[in-house]
Amino acid sequence: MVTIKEVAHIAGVSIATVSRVLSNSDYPVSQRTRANILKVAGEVGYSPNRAARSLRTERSSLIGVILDNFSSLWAPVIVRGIQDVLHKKGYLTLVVNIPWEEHSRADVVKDLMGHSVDAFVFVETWHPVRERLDMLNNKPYVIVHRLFHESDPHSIIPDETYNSSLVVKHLLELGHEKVAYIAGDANYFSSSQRLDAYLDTMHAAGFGVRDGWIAQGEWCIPSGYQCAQRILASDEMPSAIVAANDELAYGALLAVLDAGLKVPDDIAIVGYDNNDISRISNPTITTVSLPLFLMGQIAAENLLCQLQTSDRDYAEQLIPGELIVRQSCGAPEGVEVYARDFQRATAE
Amino acid sequence: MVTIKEVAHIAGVSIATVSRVLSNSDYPVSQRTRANILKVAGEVGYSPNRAARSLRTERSSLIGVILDNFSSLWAPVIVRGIQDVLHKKGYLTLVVNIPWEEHSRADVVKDLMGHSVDAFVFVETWHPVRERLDMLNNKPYVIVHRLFHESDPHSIIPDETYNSSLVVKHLLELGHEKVAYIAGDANYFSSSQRLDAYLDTMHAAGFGVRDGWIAQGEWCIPSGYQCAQRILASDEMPSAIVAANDELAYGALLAVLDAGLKVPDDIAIVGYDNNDISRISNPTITTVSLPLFLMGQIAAENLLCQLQTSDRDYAEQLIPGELIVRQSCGAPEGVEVYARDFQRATAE
DNA sequence: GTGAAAGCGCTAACAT
DNA sequence: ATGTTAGCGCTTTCAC
Repeated sequence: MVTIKEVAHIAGVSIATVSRVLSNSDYPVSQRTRANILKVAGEVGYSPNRAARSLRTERSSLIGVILDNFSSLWAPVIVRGIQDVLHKKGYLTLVVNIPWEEHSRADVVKDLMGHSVDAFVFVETWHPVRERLDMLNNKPYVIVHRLFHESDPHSIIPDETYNSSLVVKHLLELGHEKVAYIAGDANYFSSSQRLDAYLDTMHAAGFGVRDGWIAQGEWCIPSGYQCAQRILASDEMPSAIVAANDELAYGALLAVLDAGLKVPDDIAIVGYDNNDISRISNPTITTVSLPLFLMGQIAAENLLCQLQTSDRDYAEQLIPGELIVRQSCGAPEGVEVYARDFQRATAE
Repeated sequence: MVTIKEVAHIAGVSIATVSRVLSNSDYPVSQRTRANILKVAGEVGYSPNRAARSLRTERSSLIGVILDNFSSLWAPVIVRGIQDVLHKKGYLTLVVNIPWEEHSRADVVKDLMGHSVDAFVFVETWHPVRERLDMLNNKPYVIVHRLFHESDPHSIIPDETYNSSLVVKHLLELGHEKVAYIAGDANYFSSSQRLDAYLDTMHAAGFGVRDGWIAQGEWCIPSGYQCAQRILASDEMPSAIVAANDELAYGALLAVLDAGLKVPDDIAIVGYDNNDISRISNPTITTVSLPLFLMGQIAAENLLCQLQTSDRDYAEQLIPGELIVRQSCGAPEGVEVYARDFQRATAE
């Protein structure tokens, strides 16, 4: 690797001047020498030795990204959004996966500290805020798409309340009055947020909700199947089911079809997350898509802002999702979308 | 951050001795001082400054991971496998996403060079080998799950031929003799490998293949739909269709169902990749799963081996996949698996 | 078995 | 506007 010294030698200037130009310092250097140095650096293929720079400046252009499950439905897209912004500014990311069970979280942070990362991004992590702060040495951080309870002014999260009301309102607009709900795992804060949004939206519209219409599920297809069976067995059948995510919705769909009913004609079903499941099931499932890439971008912008200004009074940012109308809700536009996506004639 | 100097001071020894202990040098240090230094380092929470170490040793404990699409179906799991091995050995990964279109590949590698990465992993990349080597400065590298043509002794890739023959043989064992094929995008080397394996397996079993039974597709659902329609319109209907991936298989499934036929009763269908699609479609699709996590692990082990021995004569490693029997092929065990997975009574 | 000291490439404080 | 130089934390050669 070619060093600053060689560039200086070839350009016929001191290494200090070269450093000033090549490290984007705002120190004044004449246009002529600057241009010359840039030219020489380009010709010899100079690339700064980050270790040396980092040792000197205590900054590394490295951002630590810590997540619970790298291969989740959300993490990869969020990370792409983060990188999209960060790479353009010359930062690289050290992405480290820490499963929930693992006790080595502090070690990982310490390790990243050893690499002098400039800041941290936590994706889908649940680590209590206080525990985290101790380890962070006052470095900037941001939390994206977190799970669980505590609120944190540094977080960028989906607006669960708004998103959940989106699908419920959609059903109400389609004329449904008896809407049932399948909730997600009770441990998750988002479960109760989504459930509450459903209840509030129903009440605000003046519609009651029967006890038998609310089933406690566990985020997966079999659970959706069982919950729907319970709902179907209630005193008064609902005309629609809102599920807390697409897997539950798909399970519910299977149960409704197995019961000999038609979707959406007899019962409409909507989900949440815009999984592949919702795009592929038959009928396709109306759902809410989360702007994951955008959330990653916002997180990174937020971080860059902290890095530049050290101004630390941020507020939790709630990001709205988007209603994706497909077949399972019975809205006319959903059927057209389906036919277009699959280049397939619509049934009958 | 606490430095080696402080540890030395507290332990009452020189920094050289501390370095010998804490950098796992094989230089002899007495058991007593070694234990003491370790104890002190633990107490004060010492973590080495990687920049300083890297500047001195020209090694960084950083591995560059370059991939085309971070949020593909395969990449995240492969990266997890890579990290699973590498993290345990004290390496961290710099994961960089470079879309195919981008022209900045050389820059990215140079950038990673600047960070003194010790080695490279290329995931799903197609960069011609020769172009790549020039930029790599003789650093170790490995290629996982690559696409496109050239062979490379440093690559760990699925055994397309074996995997593809797996599904075809499965159909033959179930008694099928007229098996059609929907191929993937012609640009992909894996497409022709899978197609060839199908042809070879059919011929080896003594069965002919009609022209109308082979359709050229493009890796997506609509393409599978159209290809299946073409196959259904051929002179003699096949009793089974092998698709080059699960999306094509799912498209084919839709077409067969739309044609009023039953799957697997009238026509069996099998896919490839073990997507969520294949797990969720109705009927579920028999397919081949790729051991992506394992491939990542093997790639990392391979890299560690290169890093330690500088012994560079490796051979391309072909990794076999596993047949996943579900409903769409008509095998009896597939139906049982389906019922168990969905906790749902099997239809009639 | 241990210590002293040089120096990796760079930035920034201090000259000029 | 440019040059000189100290020193970031670490490893390693050399001396003892």
